Amino acid sequence: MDELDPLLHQPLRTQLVAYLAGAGEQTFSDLKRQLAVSDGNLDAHLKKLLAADYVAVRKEIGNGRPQSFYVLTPNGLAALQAYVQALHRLLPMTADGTAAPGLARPGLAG
Amino acid sequence: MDELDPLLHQPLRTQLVAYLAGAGEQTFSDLKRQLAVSDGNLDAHLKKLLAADYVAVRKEIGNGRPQSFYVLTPNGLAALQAYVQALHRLLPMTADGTAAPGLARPGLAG
DNA sequence: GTTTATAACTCTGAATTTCAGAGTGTCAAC
DNA sequence: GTTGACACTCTGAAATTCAGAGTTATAAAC
Repeated sequence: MDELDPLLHQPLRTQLVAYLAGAGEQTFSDLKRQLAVSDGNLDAHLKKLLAADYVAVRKEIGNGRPQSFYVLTPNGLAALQAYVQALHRLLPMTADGTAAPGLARPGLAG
Repeated sequence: MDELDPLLHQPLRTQLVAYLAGAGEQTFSDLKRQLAVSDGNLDAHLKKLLAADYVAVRKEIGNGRPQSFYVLTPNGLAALQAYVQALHRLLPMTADGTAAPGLARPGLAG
């Protein structure tokens, strides 16, 4: 059966990565506001994505207060695409969500 | 931002529910084989889905060894459809996974 | 120039979730 | 009636998730 990358298949991280993919480089505060999460929680998830090289940071100090800019890496983008494909194989999704009676039927013929 | 039902947005449970949606009523053993999980793990996840009324059981005893048949409830199906819709809003998915540069852009205009 | 307030992070530990294997009961073979 | 295989269910350890306390830095008030 299809595997779903556990690093991406988690509510907050899916949103995080989807947002980064769409909006490009974002600061910690931007992400915090957009996702409406606590500092600690955001930090923890960001750390996992950094450790997996799905996301990279660029830190700027000196110009104002210290700021970290987070971006999706090529590696992270590839993982996201693979994840979306896996989701598709699992859930033949139509845009309106009406996927009910014809969903993935792995073993009906064998 | 869009919310992803944490009950469904978990690797094993997503697969479980997707499989039930497609294949209909399944025994514990069928599920165990299809998903390749340990007994305890399958039991734990099934319990969560039962508690949420996403899945129902029908137990048969007497004819052979005891067997439990698991089905997706109407409630579970509705949750799955809502989940798929949320996924779509978050990740404008194409069938080949090429969703990269145009993904959900929440705040670019406001 | 020191104090107060605000923003941007990072760390710590508690609560929840996830998981594997031990345990219980049933049927079939011998 | 003992042995083996299957169908579950329970227990507790390991990992994950999360919130808030703590740290460093700038800006404003006095």
